Amino acid sequence: MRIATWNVNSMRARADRVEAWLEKSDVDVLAIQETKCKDDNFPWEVFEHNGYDVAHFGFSQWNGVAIASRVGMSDVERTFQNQPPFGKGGKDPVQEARAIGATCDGVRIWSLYVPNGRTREDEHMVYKLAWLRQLREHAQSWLADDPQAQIVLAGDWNIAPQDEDVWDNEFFEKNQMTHVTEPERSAFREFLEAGYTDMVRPHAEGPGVYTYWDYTSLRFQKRQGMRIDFLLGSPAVAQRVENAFIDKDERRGKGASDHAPVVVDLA
DNA sequence: ATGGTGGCTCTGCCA
Repeated sequence: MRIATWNVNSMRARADRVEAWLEKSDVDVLAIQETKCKDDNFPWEVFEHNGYDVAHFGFSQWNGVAIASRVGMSDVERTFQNQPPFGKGGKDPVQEARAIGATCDGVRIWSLYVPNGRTREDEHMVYKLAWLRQLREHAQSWLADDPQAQIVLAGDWNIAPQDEDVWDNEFFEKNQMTHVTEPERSAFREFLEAGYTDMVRPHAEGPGVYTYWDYTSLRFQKRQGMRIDFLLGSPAVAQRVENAFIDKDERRGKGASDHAPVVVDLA
């Protein structure tokens, strides 16, 4: 069973790219982030033409997550329980379209778009950490309920867990940038401590191994990336991993997303 | 050359 996660940065702008990748990648389940659309203008046919069921969750041009599967899909869930809401500057807080879950061939898969944080002092950073804490508490309880549960937490985590996961950690510190701070890294580590495993790292060791390259400053051309997209597996899934890789070729050329797909093969 | 991109959209905001 091949599972992948991909922040496509607009499903409409990327429809042709995603369709071509579905045709060549042999992926069974694809977790998608940043669809940047609502159901009304989601390109359903991209998936239907290729034999995939797809569930989408999006309200607007912001965020948006989806799961596509050609091995069946049941128990679709939009937002996780008690997912913290966000409302900038006193606006009514709302639960954003950042999490969708589905069971595909016995594996509970979540497509997650973790809040960015924006700056170290921004209220969005407080939101990011609360969001992660709430998700982690649930992820922990799912395993407490059933230690044999097959769970994959896949998505854009907007965290670089180690210094080697960014092209120059000193640059990030000097410029007070997000994704590398101790509270963010600690929030990520708590998922590992709860029993989840980064299923890709053993098959794609750093340094210099990334999943995202900023459009600005032509970071891809300069080989200056970040590893921020992860598939974390519960013990029952992690023991099934046969191979994993980052499809960096997909970041090349005109019309690429700023993220590459990340792929895991399970026995 | 002290900037560089891209995708939405109430051409500003978000990443």
